[in-house]
Amino acid sequence: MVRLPVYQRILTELLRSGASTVSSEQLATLARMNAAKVRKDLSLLGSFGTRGTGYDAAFLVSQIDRALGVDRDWPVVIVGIGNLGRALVNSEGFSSRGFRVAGLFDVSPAVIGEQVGPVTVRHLDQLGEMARTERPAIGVIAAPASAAQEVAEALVGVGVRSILNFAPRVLNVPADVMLRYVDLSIELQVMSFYQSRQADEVEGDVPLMRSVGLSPSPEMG
Amino acid sequence: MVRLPVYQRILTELLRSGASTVSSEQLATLARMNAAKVRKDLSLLGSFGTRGTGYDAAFLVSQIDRALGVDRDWPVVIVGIGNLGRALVNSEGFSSRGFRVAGLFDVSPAVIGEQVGPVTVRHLDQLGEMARTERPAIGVIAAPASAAQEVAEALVGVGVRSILNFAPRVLNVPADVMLRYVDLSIELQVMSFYQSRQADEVEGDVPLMRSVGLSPSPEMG
DNA sequence: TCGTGTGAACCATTTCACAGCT
DNA sequence: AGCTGTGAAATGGTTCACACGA
Repeated sequence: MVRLPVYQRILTELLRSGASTVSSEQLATLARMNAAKVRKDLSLLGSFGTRGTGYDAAFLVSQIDRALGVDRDWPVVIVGIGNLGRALVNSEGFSSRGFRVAGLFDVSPAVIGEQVGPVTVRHLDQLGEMARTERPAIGVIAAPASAAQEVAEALVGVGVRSILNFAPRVLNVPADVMLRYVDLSIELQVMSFYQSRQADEVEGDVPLMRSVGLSPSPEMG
Repeated sequence: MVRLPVYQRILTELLRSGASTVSSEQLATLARMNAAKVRKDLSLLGSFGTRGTGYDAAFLVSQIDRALGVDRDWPVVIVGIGNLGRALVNSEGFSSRGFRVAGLFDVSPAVIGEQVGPVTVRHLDQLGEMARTERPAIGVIAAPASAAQEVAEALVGVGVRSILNFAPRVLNVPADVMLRYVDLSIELQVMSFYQSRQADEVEGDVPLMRSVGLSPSPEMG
């Protein structure tokens, strides 16, 4: 379920601020959604709420981790070590929660050999060699759009079955490879779409939408 | 509608490769979705398909631009000029399609005064001054999580009504401010969720999901 | 009494299927 | 003949409302 990471983020913050128990109502408010929806979502994981009290926040986090498969080890390789690649390596959630930066690749001599975060950048040609021992599960494309297809093929070639593509380019991969796109300009366009709508509204009209919560991407298949 | 940017990306690539006309079936295949859905979506913009032929790709792009409000000028400010902020400034879609990087802000003396892309980085304190003349529509938070709330308040304070937050932190803003989160670790978690599911499947079972298309974020309100 | 868990009602979106235009 | 545009059916997801346990 696509909303679990959202709950988890909120739970983590609640724990940090000292809460130990949490109600569906609180969660719903923070995620800007309906309490019944939260309860439905959480009940799919099992019934660990206590009636009259709420949920044990720490336990809930561990259950969501399990459901997300984040209690396993997920070696991640990142291809393209420019500003974006570096930002990803350093980003908090990327090297935690089961995800492990197992390899960094590029083709530019200027960055090969450089130490970025905990890992040394290698040439893309060495991907196959690395994959034989590490079996990376997830590949991240942070390369320029013009190289993205080629990188995707290299990843698929070494057995990567999940690809997260940051390059603004539609990619072709076999149907059994999971492919998700993160596109920063799409996010901007979505914002401008809703903001135009607001601007176009006649005064007194009910707004189409005022805000959205923590929003992960949906499946679109 | 949240799928329009997806069509647009595909149309742009089709145009680049010389196509001038496109059918709902082609679009659907490339977006990994159903042709009827594509036609429904496009028919909401008006009826510019030609029966027996398909859609004029270039005209469709212009219509989608209009619907997305991308034919207007959207001044964007980015706060936090680390690797992520730089990646955003340089990213293709960010400084095109109506979006204009109108200001870059940070608090670190190390980067203030530096020229990044077309703009010079200023101190966050100067945001208000800049906002009086430029009226930025969209604010992007690329600052560390610990500063995110403060930055959000600064943005709201100068009249920004749409915020795109890259920091892994739940933010508090007035209800009439549109807030979207982009969280790279959430994307990873979604992938690991589906990949765990695949791994857990009994052999011969029908897969829960094989792949997803270009997936922008949904509204979650 | 408070808050979960869940059938049932409700609403939105997706898909089907086909009439109608080119 | 090919492909759009769109009612109508099917599906999936959300919200309501309330019984039940703490």
